[in-house]
Amino acid sequence: VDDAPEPRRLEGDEQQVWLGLTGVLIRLPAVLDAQLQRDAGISHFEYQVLAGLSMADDRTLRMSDLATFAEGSLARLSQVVGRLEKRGWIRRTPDPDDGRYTLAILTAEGWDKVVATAPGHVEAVRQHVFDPLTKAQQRQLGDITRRIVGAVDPHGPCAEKLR
Amino acid sequence: VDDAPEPRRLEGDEQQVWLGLTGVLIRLPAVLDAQLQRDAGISHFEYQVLAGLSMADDRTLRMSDLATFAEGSLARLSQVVGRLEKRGWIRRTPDPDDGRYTLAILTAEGWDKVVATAPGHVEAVRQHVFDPLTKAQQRQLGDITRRIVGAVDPHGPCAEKLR
DNA sequence: AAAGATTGAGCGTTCAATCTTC
DNA sequence: GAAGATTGAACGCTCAATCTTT
Repeated sequence: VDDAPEPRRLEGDEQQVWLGLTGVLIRLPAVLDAQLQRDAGISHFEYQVLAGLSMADDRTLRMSDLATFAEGSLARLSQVVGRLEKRGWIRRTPDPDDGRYTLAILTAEGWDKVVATAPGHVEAVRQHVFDPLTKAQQRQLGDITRRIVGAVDPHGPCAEKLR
Repeated sequence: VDDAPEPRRLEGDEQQVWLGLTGVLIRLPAVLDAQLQRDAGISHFEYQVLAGLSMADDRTLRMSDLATFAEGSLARLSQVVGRLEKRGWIRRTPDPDDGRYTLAILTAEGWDKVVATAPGHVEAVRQHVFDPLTKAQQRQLGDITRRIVGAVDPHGPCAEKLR
């Protein structure tokens, strides 16, 4: 009807790659969240919070460090930890060394929850990510994600974690 | 699905790959959403809805087909299209051939919005996804994402209806 | 009865404002 | 004043129930 120019689009082969990537971006988090929700009654973000504490010294982290690890905002973490605290898996206490910080500490029940939940989650990750790929593709995926993360967030803490 | 007799652990190099992938899963959608919100005042999902209509015959799609294309639930689409309709970019009308369907139609203003928004979005995708990769890696990424999507969703786009 | 679509309630995330401690 | 953390309101998504058309 009107003579407006066509919107600029990706090239044909790029379009295919982009379609596949958006598929992963949407479906993979959905399926992992579904597995955790069904088998453990927690979200993927909640799992990352519990798992992060389970790997820390004394099973303890400052809220801000935990937020960085779980890749979420401090406000979000504060609300989520509030819920996990009600469920008895985490407790909070001010840092004795510096009262501005809040320490999040994994309880014994929280530790048990992680131990019970981790195998199923690891299995889901393997099933949906690693099993369908060849060894070479797994290596390629590591390279590719490292580059993309580098381009998205050149100075962020994740680039450091990936070396 | 049955219980795995022995839970497998992620190997060291797999852990690195998984860390990189989770980084992409969280950061890439965030940066693309931020670009669209800042430059065009719409979310990535809203963009996909408008872009999907802009590529369709007569700039028209049934709601259910549009939901499949944009990889979202019908309920979500219905709410989003309601908002886009208020903004004047889409109008809805019952399908004359079958009254159960609702046709979503891109208005002239909606077309203009896509034309104005697409270049910046395509540029962001290039910058964060394609530019940091070699040609070979772009091809590899296409293969890899195709396999992962296949493992996540073996039965096509109707798997969303599962639970 | 079945399929497409919409609606409202419930819930989690985001954002800005606030509070505390240094 | 600055940084860490929390809170409440606004907004969007999810889920189940409902409505319409076939």
